[in-house]
Amino acid sequence: MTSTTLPLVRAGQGAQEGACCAPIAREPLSEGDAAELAVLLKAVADPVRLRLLSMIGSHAGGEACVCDLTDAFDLTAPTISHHLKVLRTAGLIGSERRGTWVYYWIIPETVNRLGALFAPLTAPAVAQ
Amino acid sequence: MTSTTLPLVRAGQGAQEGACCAPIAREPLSEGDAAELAVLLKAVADPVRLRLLSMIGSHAGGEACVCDLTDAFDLTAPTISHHLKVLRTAGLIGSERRGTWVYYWIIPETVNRLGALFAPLTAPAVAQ
DNA sequence: CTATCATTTAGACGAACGTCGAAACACCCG
DNA sequence: CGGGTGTTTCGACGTTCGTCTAAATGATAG
Repeated sequence: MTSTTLPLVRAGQGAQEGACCAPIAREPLSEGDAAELAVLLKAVADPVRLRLLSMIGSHAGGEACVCDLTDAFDLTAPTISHHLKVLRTAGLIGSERRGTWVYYWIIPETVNRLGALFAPLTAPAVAQ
Repeated sequence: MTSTTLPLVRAGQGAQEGACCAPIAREPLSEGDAAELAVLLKAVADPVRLRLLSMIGSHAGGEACVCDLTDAFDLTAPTISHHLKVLRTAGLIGSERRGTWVYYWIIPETVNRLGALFAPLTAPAVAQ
C-alpha cells in the first residue's frame, strides 16, 4: 500500500484545487465530470466514512492511526479497514505504515474539490 | 408532493446559514450529524442526480421543467422522476406543478450546507 | 367527455454496498 | 526463531440502489 494509490488526475494541477468544475449551479456538469465527482461523493456518502474523514482531519498532528479510529465505532476492524480503503482509493486520504501502526492523513486537494463544487451559490452567476 | 415543503429560500442566505457542522477537518463529526449529512451526500452521489442538480441550478430563470431535463439522458422518464424525487426528499430541490409541466429549482440552503462541510480547509480558518 | 400529452407510482430484477468471521500478512519483542 | 499484536484480504450474506416496463394520475384541447 504505501501512500496513495489514487488513479485520479494528479498531473500538474498546481495551485488549482477545485479546478475540475465550476460550482454546481454555474453551468451544467459534463457527463464525465459528473461521473468522476460521483465516485468521490460516493466515497464520502457514508456515516462511518464521514466520521473517519473528520476524525483523521481534525486529529492532532494532521494524522491518525487506525488504533485511534476503531474504538469510536461498534464495527469490526475489517470493516473499518474497508472504509479506509474506500477513502484512500478515492484519493481523499493517504496512508503510511510506520512500524507497528498505519497512519492516515487527509489530502486537502481532493476535499477542496468537493468544497468548490457546492461552494458559493450566494454570488450566483445568473448574470447572463 | 406538489409544492413540497419549501422552507423559504430567499431569507438571509449567508453561506453559513444552515451549517450544521464545522468543516470536516475542524472537529470530529458527531454520530448524528454524520448520519444526517450522509443522507444528503447519498442523494448527490450519483452521476445522474449530480447532472440534474447542475442543470436545474444553472438553468435560466433558476428553474427547469422535467421536459428540459429528460432529453439530456438516455434514461426513461420514470427513472428521471425517481432521481428527482430523491433530490426533493433530501431537500436539495423544490418543485411545483404549473399547468402541464412540473418545475424544479434548487434550494441553496441545503447545497450550502455541503459547501460548508468541505469548505475552507486551507483558506478562511481565519481569526476565530 | 374523450383523446392526448406530461409526470408519477408500483412492482420487479440484477448490480453494488456494508457488514461480518476467518485467515493471511506485517512488524515488534523476547 | 517463535509468539503476539495490529492491519488488511478473502468469501459470504442480507440490504439498498438504479433501472426498467406497465399502469395510474393530472391537465389541456377538441
